[in-house]
Amino acid sequence: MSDSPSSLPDWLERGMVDLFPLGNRFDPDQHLLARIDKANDQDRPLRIKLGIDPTGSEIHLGHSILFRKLRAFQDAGHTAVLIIGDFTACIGDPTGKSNTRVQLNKEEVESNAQTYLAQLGKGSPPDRSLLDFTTPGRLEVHRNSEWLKDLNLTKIIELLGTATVGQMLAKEDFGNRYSSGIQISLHEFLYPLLQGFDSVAVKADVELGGTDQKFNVAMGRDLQKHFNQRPQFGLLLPILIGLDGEQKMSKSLNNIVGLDEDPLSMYSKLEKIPDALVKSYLTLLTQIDLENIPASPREAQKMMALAVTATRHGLTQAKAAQIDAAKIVSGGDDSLADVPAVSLAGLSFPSKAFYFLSAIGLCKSSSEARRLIQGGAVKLDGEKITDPNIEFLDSECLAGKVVQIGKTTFRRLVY
RNA sequence: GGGUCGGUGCCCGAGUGGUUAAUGGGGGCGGACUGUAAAUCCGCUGGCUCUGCCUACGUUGGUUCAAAUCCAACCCGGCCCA
Repeated sequence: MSDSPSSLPDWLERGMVDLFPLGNRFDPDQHLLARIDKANDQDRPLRIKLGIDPTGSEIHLGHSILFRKLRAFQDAGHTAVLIIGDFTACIGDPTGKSNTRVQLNKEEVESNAQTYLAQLGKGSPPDRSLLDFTTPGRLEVHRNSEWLKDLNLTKIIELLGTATVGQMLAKEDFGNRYSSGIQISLHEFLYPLLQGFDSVAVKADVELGGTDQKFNVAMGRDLQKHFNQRPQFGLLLPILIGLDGEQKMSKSLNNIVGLDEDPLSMYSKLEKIPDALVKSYLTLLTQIDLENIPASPREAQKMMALAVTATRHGLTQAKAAQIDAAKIVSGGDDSLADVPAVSLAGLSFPSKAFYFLSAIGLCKSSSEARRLIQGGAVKLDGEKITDPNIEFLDSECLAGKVVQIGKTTFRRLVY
């Protein structure tokens, strides 16, 4: 950390790709540090906005970059304002989409929202959760339907009047779609405006977002000015590249590490990551000093996998996962320390191999289970199963054993 | 609203009456190899307690012994015109 007056503290700067505006260090409208100083003088925490659209049910490491930064603000004494975009989710953020997004219904959105909150650590102590849900004054959770559902047409027209078609088409996604003849529905133009209006509604001082959110965050500034508020700062963080090493981490691209994954599968996925990503994962997902990255690429992968797994599961469990992963790779038949259990309850016996694998949810379908068995991917207590029709007469034959599917999926069968 | 072209499996894209669960490529998964990987090679890639039975080529109906393939209406999209 430099002591030059305008340099940002490390907790704020780490991983950051853009902060705007970035002008006069002593103007609270031009420089975030001035805004922070002023807030401290007035003994008032800053309000840090982060909006999430509850369009999926699983939070992954890519999302967690933003939440980690939000948490850093919380730990520095500021207020995290988490906005669940229950209303906007029904429009669909056009950002990064090449097609109009499907609209979700209210029930799906609310159930996704609950799942999100649980994954962020609602109900867990602050040291084990992604966000601090317990310290008073550190977190507000809002749904944007609170202020959006009752907007009347007059207000909506006022919002629409603040932006122009030219501005909208200047936004990359819209521009691309427009010029390549892909339809843009009019309601999609409302999305950036409504996201911007969220900033007005919560009086945000800072909005966090991925780099793809710059347009929407800037829209928030415009609207705050329009409604005579002090405009927010935009703090943008990178989009995490997924396990494939090429595309952004995204469930639909099947390249994610989910926050709720067990230590072993988390570690196993992470230690396989392309070498080029190791540094960015360490930067964005841990606090580790980047000077300490081992020179050997393999060692660097392991170190990163251990560190990232530890942020979620603690160092002890992460180390156990590392040891287990090494055993798996070496093919040794030592028993693994921590194998997630899966229940045999509900199976009917006699039970053929392909049937129970799909019935307990380890394979997507019984056909897939057959294929995997025939492909030599399935082991029971280290012994390869080759016949999908092999029968197990009762749960005694299975209970306590460890099923392995492929190289990294292990489950202990229990009653 | 008019004209025109088109809607095939996760994606792209063949197929224009008959062993077609549907060529090929991408992606994904599994196996071998390896620094776990990547590259390469091989296999798999609709569902079902499966020697068989279902469901599939925008939707619905029709013609036929037989349709993704022919006909009709409808729905959706691109382009041109208004």
